[in-house]
Amino acid sequence: MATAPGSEPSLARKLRQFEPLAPGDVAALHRLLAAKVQQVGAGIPLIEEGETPLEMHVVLSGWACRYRRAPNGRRQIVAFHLPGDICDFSVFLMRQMDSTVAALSDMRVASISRAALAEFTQRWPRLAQGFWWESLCAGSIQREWLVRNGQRGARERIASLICELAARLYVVGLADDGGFELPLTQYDLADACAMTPEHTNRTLRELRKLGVVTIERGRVWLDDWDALCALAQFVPSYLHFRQTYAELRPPNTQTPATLELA
Amino acid sequence: MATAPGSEPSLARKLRQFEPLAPGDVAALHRLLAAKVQQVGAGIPLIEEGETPLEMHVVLSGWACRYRRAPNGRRQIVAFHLPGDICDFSVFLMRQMDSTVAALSDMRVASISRAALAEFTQRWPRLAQGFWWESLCAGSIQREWLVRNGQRGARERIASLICELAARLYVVGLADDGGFELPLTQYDLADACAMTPEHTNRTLRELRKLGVVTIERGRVWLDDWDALCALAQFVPSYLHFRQTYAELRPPNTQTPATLELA
DNA sequence: CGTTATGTTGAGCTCCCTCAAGGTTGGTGG
DNA sequence: CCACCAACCTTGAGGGAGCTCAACATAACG
Repeated sequence: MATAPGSEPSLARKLRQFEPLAPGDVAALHRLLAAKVQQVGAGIPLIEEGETPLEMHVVLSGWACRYRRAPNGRRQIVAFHLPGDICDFSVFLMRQMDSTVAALSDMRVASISRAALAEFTQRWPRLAQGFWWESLCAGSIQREWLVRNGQRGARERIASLICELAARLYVVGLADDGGFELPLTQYDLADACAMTPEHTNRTLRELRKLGVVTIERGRVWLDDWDALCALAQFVPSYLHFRQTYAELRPPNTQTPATLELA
Repeated sequence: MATAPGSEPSLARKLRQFEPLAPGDVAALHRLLAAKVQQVGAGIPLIEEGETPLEMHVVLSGWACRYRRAPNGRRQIVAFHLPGDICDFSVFLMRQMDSTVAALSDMRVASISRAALAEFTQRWPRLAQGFWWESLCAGSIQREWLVRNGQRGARERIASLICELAARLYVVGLADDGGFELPLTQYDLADACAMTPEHTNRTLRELRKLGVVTIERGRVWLDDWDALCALAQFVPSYLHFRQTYAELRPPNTQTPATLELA
């Protein structure tokens, strides 16, 4: 699906949210990502908790999730890794992974060794800065998840997670005003939103009845993006995208206000 | 209280959890932190959401918290910054802060400009690595907060937060087997644990009645560290300290198992 | 075409929230 | 030194959002 060989990697599209890239940058990035590409089947872990990380990963296509298990065995998904996402830049400073990253769908992943990364960041400081920016954004998203799960009800949690995913996928060209592919089960959504699968199910039904969004296994239909954002009280500034809200939104809708994001 | 002029900064003590420091490193760190020191009164913000960060901060003494407000006005504290903590290494890549950092007690804070930091990391790569490690640890703690608030009940949340604070303070010499200073109101605890102040109050009472911990404004007494850890199911590996569990614990207790942490 | 994962629905319960009062503490000024 | 005020803490009663447990339905998949 995404990132056919020869096309521009999702990561390049995303880094443009931080700063413009020269053709040389894009080509260098392409070479870095093309050096070692792995196919990973749905459900397969990329890195497991307790392991010593030997490679940094960049998602080329498909989704992964990062999770930790609570002492009682319950799983908390702490992040989704979408195409263009870097899983743990600076991971080499860790002796042991503190969480597990596993594929949610079949994916293509670029694996980058410590040495290759060191050489690359030396040679391409602007891209290295972009990597750090990406990692800051991931941290900001992590904080937003804490706010979301801590301070909001079930409907709002699901709705605002969907808004986030739509916005993140949109900048890499994997969402449009109709919706996007969603390789998640209701169990996955539940574990991300800290809810039970049963209550997640009922909440999804509610959102559909409200006419704002239809969430099925495999696909999200954004039935009414404005209403969804309003319900979710989605304030996308935490994503730190350079684009305006208008540009982030589905192209055929009008923007109430043009917010400059940082 | 902590970090009297001339003594070793808390940050140096903490970085030893990552790797040994040479005397030259410590001296350089000391100079970096001593260049510009601010006194900040309790309640005063260091950086506010939406601002453009001009300086990086390192806590020398006192506590700060980082928080974001939910759309409904509720506050979620997403991190506590204790002595030795770096508030946002790599913050200069951000155009706008996505959260507010405010002093919880009177504090002393080192402010480091972009230029000073750039020069320092160039000159002292080992310490720069230590800074990155610190920032990774902060990310890991952030994830733990999500797991804690998402998957655990009120007693366990409070208990495991107290365990975390004890461990983090212990490595910088600000906690012993008796307990530690706690400059938090019950409202602060509530906003960190995503609970109401009322329920926090009742939970604190319960923990005291159980005889595991006494949490008052200003002070925590670790009445029974083993029982507290058991109740909290505290697994400190997410802190990525090099010390063993035995060394982290109050010195006069026996360790059931010696876990090598990473 | 069975088997396993996933989704759906219902009834009852509990943990935590809401709302509403007081009570206590510490600081400030008269 | 006392009166007062503003935080902060404490306690109670009632309600509700979301959990638990238990079926069953449906889809995915070999």
